[in-house]
Order: sequence, then C-alpha cells, then structure tokens
Amino acid sequence: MSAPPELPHPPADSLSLSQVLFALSDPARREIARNLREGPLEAAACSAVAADVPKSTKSHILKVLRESGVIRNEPNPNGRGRLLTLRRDDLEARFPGLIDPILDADLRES
Amino acid sequence: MSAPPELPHPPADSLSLSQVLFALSDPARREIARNLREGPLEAAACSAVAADVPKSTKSHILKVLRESGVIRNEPNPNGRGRLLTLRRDDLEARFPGLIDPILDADLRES
DNA sequence: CCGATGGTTCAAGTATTATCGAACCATGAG
DNA sequence: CTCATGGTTCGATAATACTTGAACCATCGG
Repeated sequence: MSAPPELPHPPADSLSLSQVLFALSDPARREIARNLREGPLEAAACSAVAADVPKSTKSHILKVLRESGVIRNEPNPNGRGRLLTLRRDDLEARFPGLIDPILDADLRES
Repeated sequence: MSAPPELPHPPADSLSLSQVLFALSDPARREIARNLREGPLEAAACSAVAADVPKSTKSHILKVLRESGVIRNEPNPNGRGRLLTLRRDDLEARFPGLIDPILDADLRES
C-alpha cells in the first residue's frame, strides 16, 4: 500500500489542542476530516479533495492530520491501500465537544 | 491611547472558520481569549501573557485575534487604554458551540 | 518475477508567520 | 504645552509551513 506499514500516531491522552486546531484551520484538511465522519475510508477514495493535487501534497496533508491526532492512517486490513479514520473518540475524550462544531460549521459556510 | 482610534473588525456574518481556528491554534492567543471570557479587559491589564514580551509583539498577537474576529479591540470609552472584548455572541452565532470547548480545553491541559 | 497501483519520504524552493526594534500616534496628567 | 503612558505600524530577519518532483517502498494481479 505505501511505505512503512505502520506510521506513528500520537497517543490519545497527549493530543495537543494547538496542533489539532492548527490542523483543522485549513479547509482542505477539514474536508478530509469531514469525509471521515461517517466512517473510515480508503485514502484513495476519500479524495473528495482535489484530484489534481500531486500525491506528495496529499500525503503531506494527511501527515499533518495524523501527527495532530485528528486521523488515523493505517494499512487496510482487508484490502489494498490505507485506511483513514477520524479519531473521534480520542478527540472527544480529550477535548469534549470540540470536533463536531468544527466539522458542522463548514456545512453551512456562506 | 494607541494609533487609529478605530481599528477594522470583520463583520459578524463573515467570520472565517479557518481564520478563527488558526488564531486560536496558538496558546498565547488562546490565553488572551480566555482572559476575556468573564468580560472585557483593558489591553494593558489582560497581559496575563508575558510581561517580558515586547509591545510590538503583543500588538501583533492582538491583531491576529482581532482580524479573525475573535476579539474586539476598541478605545476604552471611559478611561484610558483600549478595551478588549471576546466576540462571544458573534462567534456563537456563526459557529455554534465552537468557542467554549476550545477555551475550556486549556483549563485542564495535562 | 514483473508491472501497475497507491502511498511515503526527501530535498529544494516558495510563501506565510512570528519576533522585535524603532518610529509614530493619541490621550490624560500636570 | 509637554511629558509619560499605552499602543499601533513599519521594516527587517528568523522560523515555519506549503508545494512539488523524484526516488523509493509495499502489495496485488497476472
């Protein structure tokens, strides 16, 4: 699927609010997070975001989201490619009530 | 008190989520916002933030918060200095449920 | 084994932010 | 009027972040 099967993820109890807010301060990154609300997606599939953006760029976007703890990026157990998951529970545990208002807000942006 | 008595503020209905999240992705900026939760403060007073930071730096921090629509920065009607206000209602109207979880989160940061 | 597919990492260039001194501004006190 | 106080703006430099091509990696299909 991709390079190192296992990529590093910050533990649930050490997520940084600054990092999370920064990660979500970008529309493209928020869009990915929003795509994952209804459940995990294959990385290749979730590209609601720009088909025209180079893969290295997309990979970087995912990296920021992963390193901030917003998403999980792991090898797809059954199937090819990688599986992206919103770390909803971890975020909710550490920053209660934070994630939903953020993702909801975009839905009705003027 | 300071330069132009009236500084520009974004209208309540055009606040940008990206700008707000970005502004609040910095601990120092969040701290200021938190200081304003219980009501407006004189700029000079609210320096819970570093007394050692140069005033131009502090002014810049306030600028980011102001331009994102998080705070209002206006001449103090009765008294000297400038008055800082958290634009709670405006934020709440545009991004319901967003601001409180963010400011609450810092209170129990590990 | 081989190629195609999907994905990461590296490096380099560009762009955006942060920091802070210095100059400037406005007001209140004397 | 003048000075001290509190604050903004400007300009330069440093630090971060973004973007992208190229190289590399892993897995699946055939």
